[in-house]
Amino acid sequence: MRASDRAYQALLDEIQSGVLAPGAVLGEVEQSARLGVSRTPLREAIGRLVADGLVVQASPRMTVVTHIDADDIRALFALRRALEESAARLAAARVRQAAADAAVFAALSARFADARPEREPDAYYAVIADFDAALDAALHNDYLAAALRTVRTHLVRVRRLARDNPQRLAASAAEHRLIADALAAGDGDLAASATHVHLHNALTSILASLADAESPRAPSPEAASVPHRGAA
Amino acid sequence: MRASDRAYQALLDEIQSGVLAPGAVLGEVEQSARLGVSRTPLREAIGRLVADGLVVQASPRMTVVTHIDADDIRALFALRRALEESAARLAAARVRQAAADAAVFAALSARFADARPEREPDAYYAVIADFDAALDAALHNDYLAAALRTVRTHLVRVRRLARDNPQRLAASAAEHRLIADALAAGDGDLAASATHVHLHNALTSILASLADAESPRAPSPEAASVPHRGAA
DNA sequence: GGGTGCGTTTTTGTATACAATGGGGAGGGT
DNA sequence: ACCCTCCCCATTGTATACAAAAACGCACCC
Repeated sequence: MRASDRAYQALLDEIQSGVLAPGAVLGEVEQSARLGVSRTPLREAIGRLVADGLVVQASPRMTVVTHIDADDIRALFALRRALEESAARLAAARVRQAAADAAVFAALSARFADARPEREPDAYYAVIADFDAALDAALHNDYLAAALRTVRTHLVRVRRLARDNPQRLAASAAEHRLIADALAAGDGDLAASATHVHLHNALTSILASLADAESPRAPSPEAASVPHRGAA
Repeated sequence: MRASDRAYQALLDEIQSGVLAPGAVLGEVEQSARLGVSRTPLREAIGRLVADGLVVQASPRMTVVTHIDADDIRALFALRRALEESAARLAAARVRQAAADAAVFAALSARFADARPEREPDAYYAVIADFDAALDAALHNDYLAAALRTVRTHLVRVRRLARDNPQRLAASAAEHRLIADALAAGDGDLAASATHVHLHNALTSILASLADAESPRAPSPEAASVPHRGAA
């Protein structure tokens, strides 16, 4: 693996995980020394992060990790809605043409049905990643897939800012299942509407979680107060 | 201006104008010598072009200018529709909130009405550029604006592949005017529909022009046969 | 005669040295 | 005492030298 790739991956992980917080200054010498690469591949890595929008040149002499607030998240979701509703329609149209893809989404629907997101969130996120990959493959549209990739890159950081609660994850699984079913059936309108609903709920939950984190009267109210059926 | 910026701009211009045709190989030493910069800034420029999607690494050892065919154009327009319809709705919503923006789009509508695209195509394209800029400004959504910027970067090359004919330009001006009017009135549904219509017509025209160029029985039939009222 | 393996050569990837620019701090002047 | 200016230093931008890797060709062996 190239040094520039390692540097990019390392910085990407740290930004997405919050180790490098918004506003953190990325000096070339400092970061290159820390990551064990020279300045040349580090600059390439930072250039890619700038293209992704995760890092911005605050002054011609200082690159910092991009800030992200509630308005940014709303803006990001506006773009996400545009892209994913379109993607849903296109994928559904594709399924109607090539029935082979229908089985893929039917299988994903079953996996969403079986998922226990409140017990195994990581496994659930893996299913979502597979769903996204299946969607990209069904699209046959590199431009749209690239735009979706950028959005998802930002979403990782948003998800971390606003920790999902178990209720939301369970609802999210149900919503995803409906989208997958609609795609398997080739119903573009339903897939788009279900996507709209899902993104609305996801955004609402994230913004609520964010407002909660900013003025934490009780430490994460729902998680403690709501009696979610643990095992079953 | 930085050497890497100059290299990027030079390569971008050459790719968009067709001087560097799709499939052209971009060797680092060759290009850096030709553009009069060293390999370091040239690599940065190529990295940016890769991020834009104008250049792709065919093999780990060979970067080439991205190919673009009719299917790519259809895919690009699918993304463009998703983005611009969304942008139209968002901009209209913005106009309803802040009436100041209404004047901007009203002024643009007048400029589209006055434009004589068949006589001064460059001036007309300048109005379109201003319209795009006004749209971006009204959005207040950097993510969407960035996605639109990428699409427009590709569109420059598409426009060159398929030379617009005078009729199409005149129709395009009328369509743009309707979009601007709808935005000025804050009518998001109309703006989105008008955008849909405009993009459908633009895509149809481009694909026709492309098919025409591939099997050129007569050199650009319409341009010669249709008597377009020149002055007036 | 064909295939395989090694050597050469060209290309990219990385490191480092050098140049230039901008900012910050200190000192002096008003 | 406050502000302005100038100089030094830190940081980025560029060039070049070096290393590594892959492709090509050639020769030798099967």
